[in-house]
Amino acid sequence: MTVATRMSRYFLKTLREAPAEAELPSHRLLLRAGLVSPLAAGLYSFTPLGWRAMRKVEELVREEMNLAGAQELRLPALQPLEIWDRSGRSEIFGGVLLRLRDRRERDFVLAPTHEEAISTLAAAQVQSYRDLPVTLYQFQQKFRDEPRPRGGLIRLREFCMKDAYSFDPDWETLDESYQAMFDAYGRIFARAEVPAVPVEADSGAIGGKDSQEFIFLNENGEDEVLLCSACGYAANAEKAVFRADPPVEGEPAPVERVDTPGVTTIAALARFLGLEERQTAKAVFYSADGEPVFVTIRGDLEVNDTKLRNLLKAVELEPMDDAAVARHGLVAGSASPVGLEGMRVVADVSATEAPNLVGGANEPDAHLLNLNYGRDWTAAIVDDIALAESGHGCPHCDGRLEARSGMELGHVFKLGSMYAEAFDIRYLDGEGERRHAVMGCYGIGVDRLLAAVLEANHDEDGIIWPRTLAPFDVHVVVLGGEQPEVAEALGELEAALEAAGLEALVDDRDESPGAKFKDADLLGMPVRLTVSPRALGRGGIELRIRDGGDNEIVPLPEVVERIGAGDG
RNA sequence: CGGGGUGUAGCUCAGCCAGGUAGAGUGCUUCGUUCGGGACGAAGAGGUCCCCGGUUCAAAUCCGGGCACCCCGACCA
Repeated sequence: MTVATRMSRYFLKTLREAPAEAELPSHRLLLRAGLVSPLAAGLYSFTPLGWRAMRKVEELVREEMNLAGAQELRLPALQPLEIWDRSGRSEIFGGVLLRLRDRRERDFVLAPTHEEAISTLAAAQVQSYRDLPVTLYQFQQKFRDEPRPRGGLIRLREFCMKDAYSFDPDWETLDESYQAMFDAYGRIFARAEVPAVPVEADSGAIGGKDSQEFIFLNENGEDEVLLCSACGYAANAEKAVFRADPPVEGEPAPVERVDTPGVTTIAALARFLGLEERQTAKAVFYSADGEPVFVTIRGDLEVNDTKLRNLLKAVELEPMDDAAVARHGLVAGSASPVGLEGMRVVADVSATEAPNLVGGANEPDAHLLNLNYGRDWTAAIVDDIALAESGHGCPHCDGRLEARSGMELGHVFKLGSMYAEAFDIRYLDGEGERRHAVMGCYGIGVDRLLAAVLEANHDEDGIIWPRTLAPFDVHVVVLGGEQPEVAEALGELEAALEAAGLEALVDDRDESPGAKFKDADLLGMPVRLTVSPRALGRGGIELRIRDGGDNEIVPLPEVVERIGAGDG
């Protein structure tokens, strides 16, 4: 049985103005509607109303996980550092991993994710092919020592994640488990009324192969994705491939040195020589886990740090600092791999396929014309390390890519057997052969999803909750509550709502009508019912749909039916 | 970790440049009037002016150091 919640007794404060620190719409609404309250950077308390909203989001995700055949369980947030050393990720996560010690000086972490814990569990339980496939999930607080928490619930240091892990006997059945999760994610975001698109993604520190992110396209997002409107290609900028402009063709010509006084940038070089930027070779210096790396790429393109990092299998990749540049005798602004010794050279394919590029002479104020790969310079590694940008050609069709910012709400990927090997998750197959399980993992940030729901569903007056996620089904505004006929009607209304299983927030406060209506708009329940002498005089209860309906008088006995009919 | 900004009442902010009794709006309490889109009047409560140190007869204000929060970047399953 539900009991109507009285606002006069409810632990809730709305704010007329949002605190100055909030800039994003979701952040402002969370604070103004009193759903959360800050404790420290990246840490928020949820009020009863905010917690109801979180529970609704969680329940929606739980429903779809269960429908997809996943089984809910619970793993510890506090974990021994040992399992992180075992997977090698204590190093990969680095400073993001929150470490602590117990009273016996043993090392622990507050887990940022749960592959290690689930793998330990699976290793103990999975024995036979009859135990597979299985998909397990949980809702759990994750802890990350983020360098910069931001945007309210967008990037937190402690947050709730739904993380699921699938265990399959082989890659073929993993495809099915993966697809089931992928489909469930599509339904979750559709029901949450958040338009999220799947894009190809980098699998990052967690490792693995195929990986897709569900991105909510939103200008406040911190991820960049590239989209092709012609064929539907969509990828995270970290991962995106593209069709570069073709090189300027020509027969290899002899190398020629030219004086280029004061020319240190690609733009200036092209202008100085009257060439296009794609006729130049750009040099970029990196330090990969301390090792110097010389990177060269065609002048009109930029280096994709993520692709480079993955290619080098580096944990830490950063631009080489000035001291190291000098130490290695590099001439910034006039560097090229010609005659370079003492460090690894990595080249983007663009620089190796184009003939007669202009590159640095490795001395100030001079460049070399007509450099050709193989003849004048070589590289230890040649691969695609170019960054896709708006306007580049789509890799799959004649279209052009468009860059958009977005928020990563969910991530699904095929891990393979790396954790199964590290934690020894093996099963006996039908032929009596012992084999490693093949894993997938699937995450959704619940707090961030809540923020996205608000980003996607609000107007200038406040929140417009999707029906499935509204903390309450109905917001009842009581005016003139001290009058007997109003009190009587309210009692009947509450009884009817309760009998129908509808949860109601009843504004019985001693406030002016205007203040109550403003708060109702701000809090944003899908249906507002006004019980007042005026409405009763017109024959019933006033009904208003939050998402843009007109006011309408509905006879009291019909109210529940009207709400159930699903207006709005 | 680099760059920028902000710390004064629960919230939004003024006061700081030019040192001298700590302010406004809103919110909160009480009383009265009001009662359909953040009503009106009156009275009231509410402050470590982020912290520490310095200069000065005197510091919210000037100087030095620190901390916190926000934004951009770096970083980030």
